[in-house]
Amino acid sequence: MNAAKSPAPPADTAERRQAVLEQAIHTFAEQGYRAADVQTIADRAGVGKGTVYRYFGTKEELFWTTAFEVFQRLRDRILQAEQRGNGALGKLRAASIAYGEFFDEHPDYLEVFVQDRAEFRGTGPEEYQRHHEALLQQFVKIIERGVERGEVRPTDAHRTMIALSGFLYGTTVESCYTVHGLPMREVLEHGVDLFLEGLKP
Amino acid sequence: MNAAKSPAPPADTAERRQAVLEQAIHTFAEQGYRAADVQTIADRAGVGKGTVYRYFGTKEELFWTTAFEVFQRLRDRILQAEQRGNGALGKLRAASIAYGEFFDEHPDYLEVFVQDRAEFRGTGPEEYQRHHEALLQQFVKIIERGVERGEVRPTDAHRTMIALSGFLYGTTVESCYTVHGLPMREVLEHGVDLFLEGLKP
Amino acid sequence: MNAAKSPAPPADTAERRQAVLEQAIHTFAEQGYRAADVQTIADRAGVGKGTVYRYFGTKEELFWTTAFEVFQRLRDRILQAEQRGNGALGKLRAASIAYGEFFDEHPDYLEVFVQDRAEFRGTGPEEYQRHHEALLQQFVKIIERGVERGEVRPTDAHRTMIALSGFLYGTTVESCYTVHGLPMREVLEHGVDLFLEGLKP
Amino acid sequence: MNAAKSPAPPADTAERRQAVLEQAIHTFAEQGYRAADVQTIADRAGVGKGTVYRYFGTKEELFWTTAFEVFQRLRDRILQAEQRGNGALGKLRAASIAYGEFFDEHPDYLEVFVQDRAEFRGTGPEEYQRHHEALLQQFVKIIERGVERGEVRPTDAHRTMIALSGFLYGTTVESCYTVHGLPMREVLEHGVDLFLEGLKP
DNA sequence: AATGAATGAGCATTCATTCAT
DNA sequence: TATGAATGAATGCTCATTCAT
Repeated sequence: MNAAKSPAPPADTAERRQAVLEQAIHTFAEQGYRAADVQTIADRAGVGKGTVYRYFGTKEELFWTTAFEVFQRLRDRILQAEQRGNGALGKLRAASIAYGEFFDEHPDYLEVFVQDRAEFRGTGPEEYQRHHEALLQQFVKIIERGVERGEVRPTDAHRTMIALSGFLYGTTVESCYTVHGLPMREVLEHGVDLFLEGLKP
Repeated sequence: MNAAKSPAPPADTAERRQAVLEQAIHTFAEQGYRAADVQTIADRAGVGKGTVYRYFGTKEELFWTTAFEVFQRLRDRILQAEQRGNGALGKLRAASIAYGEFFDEHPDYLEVFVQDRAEFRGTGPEEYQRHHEALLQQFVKIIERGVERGEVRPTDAHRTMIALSGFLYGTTVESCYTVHGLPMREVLEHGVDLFLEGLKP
Repeated sequence: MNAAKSPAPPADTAERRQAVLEQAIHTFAEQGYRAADVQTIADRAGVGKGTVYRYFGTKEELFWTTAFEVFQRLRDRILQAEQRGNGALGKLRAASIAYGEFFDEHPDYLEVFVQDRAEFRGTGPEEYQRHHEALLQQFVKIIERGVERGEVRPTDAHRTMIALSGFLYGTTVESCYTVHGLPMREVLEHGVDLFLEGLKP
Repeated sequence: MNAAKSPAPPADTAERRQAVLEQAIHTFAEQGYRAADVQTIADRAGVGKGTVYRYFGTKEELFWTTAFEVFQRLRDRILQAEQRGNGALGKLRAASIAYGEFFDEHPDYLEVFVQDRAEFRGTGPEEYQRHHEALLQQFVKIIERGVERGEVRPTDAHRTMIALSGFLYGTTVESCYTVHGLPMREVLEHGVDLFLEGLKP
């Protein structure tokens, strides 16, 4: 019976590919895009270096695939949370908390985003950029609908979303500088409530 | 009178040092920390490569010095703005706008911060970290005083400051992803007003 | 029924083998022995890379087979011409002209010879060398017979043949350096006449 | 007196450069352009690999410099011989014999020419090509003057020179295929006499 | 003190060859 | 028998750092 012949050799192509991707996330996060050695990724994934190149073409393409993979995981998590939230504000709040939880669980993923920004500044395959923009728009619409329904104070939804997105990203990314031992979830929860309530008394 | 501040040879030691630092900012911003070649920095500054090493020890130390220099310039700008602001909210608002203006004027400086985060994750000389923390604390106190005076809704000042700081940083850093042709100043102005007023109607 | 000799899959074994050989000639000529990628040859021939190795063992053996194939085509052409020539001098002249025409028609073949010399310096399977030597000897005998019959001035036939062969090869190979737009046929015709008549007045 | 401080460490820049060049000739000749490892050349020359790249930029430029160096040595040798020859025919004969002697003494040099042809087909820096052409022209003029003076049978001097040049090159290059233990000098001497006298009785 | 030549560890990428299917 | 995925040794080139002048 040829059942599952794992786990030692990563068996079939899809599994190998996935193993490389997973180790690429980890290695790029740990060492940075430039410093990461493709050989290290190959070794950790248990494949030959040639296989990495066969699957992904170049180190750069490997990185972009990696970054996109991580983006999709984040997007899935956020959208699930958004659907469970009630009303525009409830959805924004839920998504923000999910954002925090996601990076609490996967600190490596955050570093991949950081590397992407540092190395490629928003360059990168157009497809990746389109998905990024699309996600933002989805939330812009939630805010717009919230304004229509009177759940949200009249505001420029796009700029507001940029501010919220910037807050989530920046707070998470900067967390390494401040030694509050708090999970991102709590920090973002506090922050998003500020966004909702305002600082004014 | 030290004669004409010749453009050709950077004359005295302090000037040479400054020239290197200025070109280091530009080069690290342009190419990233890893990709930047110390030779390029030396050439642009009009000094020998050995001189760069004599002054700064290693590429890493050069980078930290660079990053700290940029930090100080930002801090100066922010603190000046803060002093001109009235009340806790006025000060936060003024500082935020100054933050935006600063990076509108010096896009290179932003990239230095991004590289610092990507490459060193808040590692780096303790002194640098202390200054960073100190600046944050200065604003934490402004908020605390604002709360005491009733200008600010009761809140955890530290977490609030983390949120505001994250918002400023993240929005600025992410601006390369969204093709709004807006100056950071405007984007941050809108965002900080949100922080003050809140999204709720 | 071997149906239509489809262009798509090279049908039977002999055809496949021939297709590989033909593309090997072209590819080695185009890119050089070292730079040529066996994958390219396989792709161009429409077969799998494994098939190339199954048929030819190693890249080196493939090259030798290729080089020998080309040698045989040249030999056939030369010998046909020789048979049509009259007398020793007529035969040498006809063979020389055929040599030029051959490479005018097949510039790729010349490059295969060049690669062979550059990479293997007359190393290579003994069989190949024997055939090469045999062809030379055939013409040596023609000269010797010419001498006997008084058609040719008394001379060391072997050295003479080396000189003629060298002239043909060298002139053809060097043609890439001189931008005379002349076909090899003409250049060699002029040269061989020189050989026959001499430069002296 | 700091006299010659050689021979162990190649001392000054010019000497190092020369050492690299000499080993490049040897290594390219021995292993071929593609197969030669720059590290090997560096090791043999007793310098670091970086030094080779500092001096010559790329492997390709190193090769061209090497090839041009060898060309110049050959040219010097040929021109010296030519000057000692009497009359057009005497000059051609002397130059041809010098050509043979040159490669008898420096078999490596021949391989460099072979590699140049195989790898670059007359491509390469224009300067190199111009020098090559100029040398040919010098001999074309000798033939033309010979014709004017009646020392040489009326002939197309350019084509004739192409034939002679091809003969010299081809015979030398092909010598590896024929196991005559003869020095090139003798082979070429015989051949050039043929050129002068002709095969016809 | 200032310089820049020299160095060699490091790394992305290629490709001949193998072998399981 | 034909295939092409997997492999890893090989190699051109870079660049941080040192040190003799």
